[in-house]
Amino acid sequence: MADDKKLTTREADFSAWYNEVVLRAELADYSPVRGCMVIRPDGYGIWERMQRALDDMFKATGHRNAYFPLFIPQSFLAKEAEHVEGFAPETAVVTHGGGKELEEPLVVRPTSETIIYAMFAKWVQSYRDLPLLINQWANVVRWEMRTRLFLRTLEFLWQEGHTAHATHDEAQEEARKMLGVYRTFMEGWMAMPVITGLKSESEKFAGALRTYSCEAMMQDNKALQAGTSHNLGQNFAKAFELKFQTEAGGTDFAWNTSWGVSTRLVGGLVMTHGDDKGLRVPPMLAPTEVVIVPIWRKDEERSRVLEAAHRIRASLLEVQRSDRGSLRIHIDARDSMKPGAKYYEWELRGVPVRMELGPRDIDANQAVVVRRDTGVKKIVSLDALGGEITTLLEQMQDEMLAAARERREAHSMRGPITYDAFRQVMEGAGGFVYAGWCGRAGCESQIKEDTKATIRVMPDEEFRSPEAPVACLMCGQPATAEAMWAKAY
RNA sequence: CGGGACGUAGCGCAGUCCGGUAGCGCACCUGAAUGGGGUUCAGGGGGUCGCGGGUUCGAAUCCCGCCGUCCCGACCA
Repeated sequence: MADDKKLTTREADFSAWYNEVVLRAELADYSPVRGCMVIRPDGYGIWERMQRALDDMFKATGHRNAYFPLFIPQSFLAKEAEHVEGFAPETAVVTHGGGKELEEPLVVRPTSETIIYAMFAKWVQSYRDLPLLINQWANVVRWEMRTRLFLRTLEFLWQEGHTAHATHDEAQEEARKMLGVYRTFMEGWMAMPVITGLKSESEKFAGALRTYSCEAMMQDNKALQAGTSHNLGQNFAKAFELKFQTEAGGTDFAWNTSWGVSTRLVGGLVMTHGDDKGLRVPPMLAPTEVVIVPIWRKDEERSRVLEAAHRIRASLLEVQRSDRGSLRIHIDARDSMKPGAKYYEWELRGVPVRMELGPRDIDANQAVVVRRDTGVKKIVSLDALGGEITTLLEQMQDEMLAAARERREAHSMRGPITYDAFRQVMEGAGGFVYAGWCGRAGCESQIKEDTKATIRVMPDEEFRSPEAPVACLMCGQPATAEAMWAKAY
């Protein structure tokens, strides 16, 4: 029955829609282990492209990849007081090995600060060894109570950068720089606009001096923390004796930063760009940018059309694109499906451009080119195909970002707002609300209790309102900062 | 850990109230026709009804216990 094939609409039930898209587009599946997710080839293909792009950006900023152990002695976590308090409740702990009870339990890493800075302490002697710029691609485990595909799973894949510097300012600059790298990636590759800024004390990373974050708005108007970057100060250096000899001859503790993004980004991509037909993948991240659907009735047409399709693909592969490599094109030559069924499938999977190619097109030296984001069809001469398609892909990349940004701004509120009005917003459609904050944790927690909204960030200057808020949203006392409030994932 | 719902074929479900030996749609296999937006027809394969116990001539159905999953809260990338 045709109706069974339709997706749940986003408007009706965003969560159900999200789960259905992830499962039906074959990005991921539930595993036999509760809370753990299996990432299927289609989902991993997107993650792989994300990885490659990020890794190139890390290399370009001087970072090198390394790998550290999965197991962390329990005592390591305990060395930094706030850190253990933050992470201990959600760790998985190995108590037995080789059939015997271990003398000291091993924690499966929830994050690797402790084990990495223990090693840094061995590697750093002098200021000449600094800065030390390391990145690790790894899996981590956090024993969450409730899980959600890609967004919150017990085990997840991520990268975690860890650096050591000689001065506070240098570490601070690093933390800010990597936040910028994340923003460039999220906006430039994912077409997902973000608000950057500083986390409040209560929301910052356990053990950090300051936490910065990229916050994106999903289509249900909730915020997704898409990436974080921490200035760890000397907290971990002191805990792990990460000391170095200064240029002046004395000794000092190093200054650390850490920063990470995870497979959560794949979920963010789905929730930013998906529509009622399924996924929409921005061209930069699409494992397949163009799918050619050949159309035929008879056998002689079939061979003629397929031959043309291969010829077109070969010519498109020749097209030079300065920084994007050659076009990624797939020909869907399956005999078992009608063209219409193929269209629906590729739309569900989010391939940016579909090319329909039938005998009539070939006779007319043309193809029908359809964009996934807007659904607009265009008849293109085969002679102009290379230029048309590369231009179209670039245009789609830009327009998807612009559309997402426009959507976010349409659901953002600035300027004076009463607490009652704020509560109504949060109980209703939600969105990002920029308002004053007195800086006290009491007001922050009260608002969270009332509305479930939290301070996502104190926005960086470019995101701040033209008129700085004068009063705290909650208590009305003078505001010390502008805070961006939203419900979050 | 509190509140709610559910567990029947690979997936989605009906059947449970009122007990009689398991069914529908999709998917899958075979054949034929079809083919520019989810093809049609015919035939076919596949289930110890979550697990354990009890009641009964007889249990998917009633009773007891356990396990698991999902959703809503508290916690979090």
